[in-house]
Amino acid sequence: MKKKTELSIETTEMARVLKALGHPVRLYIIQKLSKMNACCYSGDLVDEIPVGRSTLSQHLKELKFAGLIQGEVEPPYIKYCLNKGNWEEARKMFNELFTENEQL
Amino acid sequence: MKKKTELSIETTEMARVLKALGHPVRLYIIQKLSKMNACCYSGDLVDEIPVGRSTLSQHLKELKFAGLIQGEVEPPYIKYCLNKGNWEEARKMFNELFTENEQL
DNA sequence: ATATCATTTCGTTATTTTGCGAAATAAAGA
DNA sequence: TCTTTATTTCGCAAAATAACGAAATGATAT
Repeated sequence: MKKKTELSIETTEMARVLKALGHPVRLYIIQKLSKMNACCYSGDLVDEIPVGRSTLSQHLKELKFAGLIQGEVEPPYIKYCLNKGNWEEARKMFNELFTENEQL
Repeated sequence: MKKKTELSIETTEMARVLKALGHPVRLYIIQKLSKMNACCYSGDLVDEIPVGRSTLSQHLKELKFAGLIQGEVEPPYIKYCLNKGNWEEARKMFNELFTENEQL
């Protein structure tokens, strides 16, 4: 078959999530939020991660855009937490990726 | 603490794998190999994926570099299969990422 | 030796990503 | 009002990525 199908929305969407996770700084943040089941502040992170404030802010923005985290304004801080719903979605996608089955 | 620790090797390495998966074409290939528990040829893929031969070749190279697949020369073809060992490693890493626990 | 076949490498171009510091914002305190 | 504090946005430069077609490779068949 010489179909040249478009790649499915599901694959494209999952790749987007994987891409968002595919940077050490962003993965570190997600690991922290996931493992500790906690939230954190940009100011905490900047002391732990070897990157400047504005750069960190960019990464947070990307994670937010990918739907993996959400920010709650708590002046003068912003509290970042996992987006639980989307995180659960991601977990399911990953599970499926690692589960063999006959159809595609 | 104003430590600015280096990010761990584990996090950096896992980010590398995620990054390799974070492109629709590469993810499609891995999905196919994983779900069908099969191998495939570049020539098959080029008919299914909307991308040129040389571009596809580049993506295969990246997946190989990331350790996710391996190519077996079968002239005039090259048979690409999942690198089972590393794939299992990845599965474990992902599982851990989605598992809450207190320490970091 | 030459032609064919699947695939890769090369050279190039366009786009995206990463990172930084300076300036902007937004809220609260003096 | 003028600071201070936490964070983001802006503007920029450097590096990485993605994509392509043309040329190269390596193996086989004529």
